[in-house]
Amino acid sequence: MTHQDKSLAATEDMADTFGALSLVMLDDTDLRHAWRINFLANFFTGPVYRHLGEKFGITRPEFVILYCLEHMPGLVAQDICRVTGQPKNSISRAVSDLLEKGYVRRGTDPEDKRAKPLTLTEVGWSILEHVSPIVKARQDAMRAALTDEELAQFDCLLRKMVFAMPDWVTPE
Amino acid sequence: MTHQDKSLAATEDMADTFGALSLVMLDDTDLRHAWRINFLANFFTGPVYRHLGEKFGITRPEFVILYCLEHMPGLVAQDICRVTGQPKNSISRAVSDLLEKGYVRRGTDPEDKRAKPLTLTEVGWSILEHVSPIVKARQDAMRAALTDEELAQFDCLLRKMVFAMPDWVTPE
DNA sequence: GGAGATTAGTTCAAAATGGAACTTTACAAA
DNA sequence: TTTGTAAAGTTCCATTTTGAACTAATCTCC
Repeated sequence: MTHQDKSLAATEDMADTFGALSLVMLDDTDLRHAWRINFLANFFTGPVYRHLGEKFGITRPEFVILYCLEHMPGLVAQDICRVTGQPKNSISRAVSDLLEKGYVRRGTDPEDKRAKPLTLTEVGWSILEHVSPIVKARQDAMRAALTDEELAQFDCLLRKMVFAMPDWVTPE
Repeated sequence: MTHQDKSLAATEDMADTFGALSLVMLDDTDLRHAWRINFLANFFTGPVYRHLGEKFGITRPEFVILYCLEHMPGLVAQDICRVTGQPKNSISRAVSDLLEKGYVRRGTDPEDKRAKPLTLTEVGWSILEHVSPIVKARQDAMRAALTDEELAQFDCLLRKMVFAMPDWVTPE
């Protein structure tokens, strides 16, 4: 199949899956870059979090918290608010749910009695071992169309864009 | 300022704005690509839609519908569901709100009496002329860190990724 | 022509989300 | 030392979102 044939097939697949409108929104609008990023984000997260909910009873905020704690034990709820942009009570409620489910434990901070450092429990680690591979597999599927070299380029450009966000994002 | 100094400054800005956790989640995890895409999407859309809500009384679904109709008049609600992944009643309600606000009008399809083609009214065009530049400006800010050449590369890679989505996204 | 499955859109009610107000704690300035 | 402001987290309640059930219309198969 020639390169042109592949391109045509991809376009037809897009129209079949998402409708003819998708071709316009993703290719022919001034907002096509923002649209593509949101399009990817929406169709990546929607189904995977729905699946996690059905299979493990884990909500999106809960997974996000568990995954953050895997990589930085001792976080407080506010740290997670800052990195997700979610309101305090959403994170507070999800933390309460995770405590109740036994996936996290809450400590105290001798230097700041307001802060409540969180860590994963054994059960928390265990559920993550089951859940993370599903999200990783989906990320792998998302990246599959790019060669290793293209992915390295994409990584570099995306990182550059993200690390410039303090220039245009004002935290609440 | 050397390249290394700039990189360090960007890292410090990220930690200041989003917390130290952001550096880990965006650079040192297996899910960093998915995380970055969602991070960009969340911090792009959250504030801009909040701003549109406050200034114009337009919700996110409403803007999405208006913007789609600008580019493809005559769409039906189901077309918008497919390209956004949103449930039917969310789009149905937003369409009702837009009808009530006078931003869209609803037609009939002689070939399918169930379908209700939508078009923008004069007022709809007008509100978009005010709203779109705000979203565009935010997209420009988001892209500002990339040179024209880098943006062309990013465009190409992002498009390749998005147009392969039918390989791993199953519509509902 | 009729029956059954599917689609387009609407409505309802339950679930989820988020703004605001609250308590407790910390910190800075006078 | 006191006061005022701000931060960390919790709770409440209004609003938003979404799954499910519904109606009307279409399409396919027998």
